[in-house]
Amino acid sequence: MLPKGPYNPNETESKILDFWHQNKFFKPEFDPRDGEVKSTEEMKQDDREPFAIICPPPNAYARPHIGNVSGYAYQDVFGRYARMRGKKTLLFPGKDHAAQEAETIYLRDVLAPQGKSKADFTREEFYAACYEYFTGIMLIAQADEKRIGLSADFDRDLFTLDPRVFETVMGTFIKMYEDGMVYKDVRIVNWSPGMQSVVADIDTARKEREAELIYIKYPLVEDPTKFVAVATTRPETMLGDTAVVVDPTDERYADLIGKYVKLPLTDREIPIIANGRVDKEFGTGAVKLTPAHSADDYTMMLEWNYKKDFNRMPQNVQDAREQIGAVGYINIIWKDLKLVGPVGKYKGMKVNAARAQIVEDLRALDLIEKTEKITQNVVICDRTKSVIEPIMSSQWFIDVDRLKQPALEALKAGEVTIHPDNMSKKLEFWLQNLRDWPISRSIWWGYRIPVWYKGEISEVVNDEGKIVIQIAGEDIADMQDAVKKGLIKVQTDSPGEGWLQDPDVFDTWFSSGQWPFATLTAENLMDTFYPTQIMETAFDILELWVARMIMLGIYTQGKVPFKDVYLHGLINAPDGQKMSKSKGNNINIDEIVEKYGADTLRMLYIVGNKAGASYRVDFDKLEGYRRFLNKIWNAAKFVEMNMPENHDWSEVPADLKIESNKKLYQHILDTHAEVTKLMNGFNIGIAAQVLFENFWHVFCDVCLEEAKPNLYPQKDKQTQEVISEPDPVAKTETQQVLGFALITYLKLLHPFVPFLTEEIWQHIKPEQKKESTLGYENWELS
RNA sequence: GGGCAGUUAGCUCAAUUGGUAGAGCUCUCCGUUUACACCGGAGUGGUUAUAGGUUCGAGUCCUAUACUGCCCACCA
Repeated sequence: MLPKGPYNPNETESKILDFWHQNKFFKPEFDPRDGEVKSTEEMKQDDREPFAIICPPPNAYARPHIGNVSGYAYQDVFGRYARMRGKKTLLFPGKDHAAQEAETIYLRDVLAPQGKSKADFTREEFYAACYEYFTGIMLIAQADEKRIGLSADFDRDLFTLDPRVFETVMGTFIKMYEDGMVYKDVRIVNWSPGMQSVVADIDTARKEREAELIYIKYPLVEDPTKFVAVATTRPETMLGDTAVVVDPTDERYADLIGKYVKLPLTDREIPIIANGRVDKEFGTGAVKLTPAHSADDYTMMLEWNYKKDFNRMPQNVQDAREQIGAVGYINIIWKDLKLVGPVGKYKGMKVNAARAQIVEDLRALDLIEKTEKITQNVVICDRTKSVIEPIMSSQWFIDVDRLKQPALEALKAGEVTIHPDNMSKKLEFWLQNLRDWPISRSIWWGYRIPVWYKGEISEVVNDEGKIVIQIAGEDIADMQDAVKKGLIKVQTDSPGEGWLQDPDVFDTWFSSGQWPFATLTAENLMDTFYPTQIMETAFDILELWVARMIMLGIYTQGKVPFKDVYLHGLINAPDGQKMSKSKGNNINIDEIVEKYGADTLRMLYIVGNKAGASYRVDFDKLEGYRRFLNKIWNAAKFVEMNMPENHDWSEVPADLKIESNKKLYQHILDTHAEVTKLMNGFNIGIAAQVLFENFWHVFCDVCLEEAKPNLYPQKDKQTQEVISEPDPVAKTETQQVLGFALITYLKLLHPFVPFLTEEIWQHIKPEQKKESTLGYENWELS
């Protein structure tokens, strides 16, 4: 019998959690047909259809807030639905080491308060300390995942740095190396002085700041009394200029394209070239080109050298290109923010000091036309907020051409479907514009790049401003050169005495991008579960993560890693702002779960929300869903108390005579059909809403009221005299339909509110279903 | 600058793909106390941001405009 009183989610949910996990219901090895946990081999052999979701691994560095865990509710709905439809279901949980961000947080929040830094550790000690610290956080995260009801196989919870993942991640890199897709090259990178590391474009942000725009006159070589003026906020970088750029259609400069100017303060002459990116309206319409210290300039250099769009260029530009040839770069700022290379007397000066000196020297030469104040967008490091210094540096890169084309084709061929579908355009656009992937990170927390050097590797800037790599003191021209000379080997283990491993680690997305097959490989489940069915994650990492999983999945396995991608929106704080620790509007799971229960929180995540749309925490809604749970609880009590002794709950009604019963029966059929259709179409927010409406306002408000006269005597309100007795035949039929309706509703509701429905099921389930969970009851009606 | 969303009741949001604009909360009135620390019934409240267009029919499709948000980007 269901207990009296209102529903108490907190007590019930912890009890149900124990019941689920102790019985190992969420392992695919659990076979509901005989209630036993089989061996993995037996599971692989059985004829149930496989269904797998690889759960997005949360970052190891911080406890997730209620926004972060919303995805688990969706993954769980898909997983439970699959189980009820007879599939052997695996929800694979994991945790991500989040290389760069995690290391930053560890240094800032753990070591710095103790007055320590990386310098106090060896690399191995530091790694071990991180591992221990993050393991603690990961256990809390796992508890939160369980608490929300995620029906994952937690015995398999896997960390991205687990030794069983190692081979997979390294193997992919080595395969790429053998396929000629890995290269070490010099190119412009975002140097973060705060991180003392190269950071990816995605880890940068922009900030407005006041700057002084300085107009510098560059004398023409053919007539030093004439000048081309350029406007810049960074005059010190002029020492690294290799050209002046103008718009190819700018009439003011048409005659000058192809001619040379004398670069002041140096003895160099640099050409005037053209590129459509230059804005005629800004400054003087002529730009100094410093490819080593400006990403824009670097791009323009490449475009000039590769003659991008030259068939559309005016003839004089094409002629100039033939005459001038390619332009190069000169790196004049180094990682310590001091000047290097061919900078004459400024060598060794700090950037700021050099800037002041150069402006002063230019003034002395009367080469400054004017200055003006402007606001500019400066690139900053997203994590440390320090201003990014673009420099040339040698980095490991992955050539993405061979990764992105198959991914684009798979998208086009419909091998992957994105929900909502408009996001696939975003993904396509991103893939098309993808540039080579810099994968090295100069940190310790992560997978160390499996490249070995025969001796010390270093990077220096020579007198021409070129980056030179040296291994064991020997200059290296390129990768092939180093391999040929026997100075580099790519393998996981040390080639022997005297070999030194590359100090950098992989970008965290390099390992998490392999997550669908890394997880399944670690558990030896590839044959059964790859490719998986659904990837459910937040829309904001569509490019960062989903795109990379698709590319790497196709590259290593020859198949897309999942068929459908469901993207949920972000959940914001009640004020509509993004939740973040720094704003102090973070909400932990406990705060909600203790008061309202996990089922209620799941309803908030799901009901009425559509894929890709963000929404906010709304306490009124939470209160509404809490009442809904109580409504279900009471409706179940009502049905149960009106059932005969030993009622057979698996009975399906037939040959109904009473009009109200026919109506209720039809209502159940309709609701089942509608919800099933919505679930299959990934409209789970609407499915949940339909259930909410139908259960409360049709089943409870109408059908149960209409059933009452068939169940017990009706009394006159005033006199309390019995005015009608129920017909015994009608009563039996009504009981039959009500029982069927309740069971069906419990099943339909179960993916959304698993705790409550399970609790009710445990009280009313038939004798022969002992020890069973509602989670494996057949979704279909008969 | 480019791309992608969004703009619907006082508030927060839906509308199952072109077919009578809905829910929750709020507010008003009535009723219930043998499922409901509450529940039920009725009601107030919307020219669906604006202006055009396509269509028998538009919140939904097209064009433009105005705001809001996110992403990308190169204004030195």
